[in-house]
Amino acid sequence: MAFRQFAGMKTASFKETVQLPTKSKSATPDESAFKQMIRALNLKITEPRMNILKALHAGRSHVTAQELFEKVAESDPSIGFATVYRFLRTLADQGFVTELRMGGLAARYELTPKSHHDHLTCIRCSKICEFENDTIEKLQESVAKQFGFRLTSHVMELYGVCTDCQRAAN
Amino acid sequence: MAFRQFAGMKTASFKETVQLPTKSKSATPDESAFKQMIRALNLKITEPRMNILKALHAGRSHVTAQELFEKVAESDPSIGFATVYRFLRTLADQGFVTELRMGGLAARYELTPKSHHDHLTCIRCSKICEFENDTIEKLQESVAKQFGFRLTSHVMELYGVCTDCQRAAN
DNA sequence: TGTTAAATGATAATAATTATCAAATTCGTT
DNA sequence: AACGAATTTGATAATTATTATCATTTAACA
Repeated sequence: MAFRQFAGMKTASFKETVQLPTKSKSATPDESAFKQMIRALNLKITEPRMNILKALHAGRSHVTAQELFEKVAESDPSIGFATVYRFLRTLADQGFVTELRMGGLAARYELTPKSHHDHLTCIRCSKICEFENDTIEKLQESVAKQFGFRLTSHVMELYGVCTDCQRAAN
Repeated sequence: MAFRQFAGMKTASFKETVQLPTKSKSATPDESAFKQMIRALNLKITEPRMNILKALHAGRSHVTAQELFEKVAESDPSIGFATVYRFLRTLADQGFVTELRMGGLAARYELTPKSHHDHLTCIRCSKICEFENDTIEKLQESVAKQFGFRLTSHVMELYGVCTDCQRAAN
């Protein structure tokens, strides 16, 4: 087993033992939304869970569990990666988070976007491009109609080799 | 590409060498096609590789590497699973075999079908319709090109409610 | 047939993820 | 505010899939 969970653990100088009476962390607009999300899952609102959601929201999209763990660990070195995996799984199962699987590599996660988009993934370096294509969407509708279906959702993932990796292969 | 040749060869004549009546394995029409496939990969024609292709062709589709290994082992107990994994990877990389990844489970493999199709699934009754839409395929290529990608594969699954289930809902 | 590079298979290693479980935490109730 | 049951956490072990290593075997061709 490869334990990379300490990779991002630089000597974090701020493990705040003394906390100002007034919570230093001002409630961002998101904070209550995150709480709602956790409540909707019938789970208790805990600091690790809030931190995970904040990191998911603030950080770059399409993170791996490991990357997310490291991000959270920056501000809360006591976080355990099992907690990250566990919570991501729950979030993904209920659709709050979308899980992207690419080849045999680590899964990547994003807060399920309200506006739909699809993905184009490099099978070499895992780079992910998001795109929207209305024509394809309309054609999907059209296909569904041909079969008498009322379309409710779809999954479209394109895989290929990006420019850089094509160049690297030569 | 090379695979198209293979796919269209089911009726092609095959070259016979020496046929030993004692040998249980009679050269099937596929046998020479498999050899061509291996040659197309610039690999040596070996018994393990032939056995793997035969098992892939004969057995049920969408097998895992482990299942395929077990299948081959029935007739050749000396097969090593590393060989199965290795050859499957090569075949998949070159598109002779299609690799399906579902969730975090073991990958499943099938000889790449000659005619590509996608799926339209009813979320109520799980009815699955297969369809082909060249325009969508072309648009996918176009999207990939816009991002500088060379497209290698895609997953497109549409979900909806079929006619029957729509009617049943009223 | 002999030579040589490639292929094989046993096994170890790697990597992602999940299971276990004692200690800590949440939150409704006092 | 403190209590206590139930949940959650985090350290770590375990599991699972897949890949790397390497001595031995084998295919292909001169």
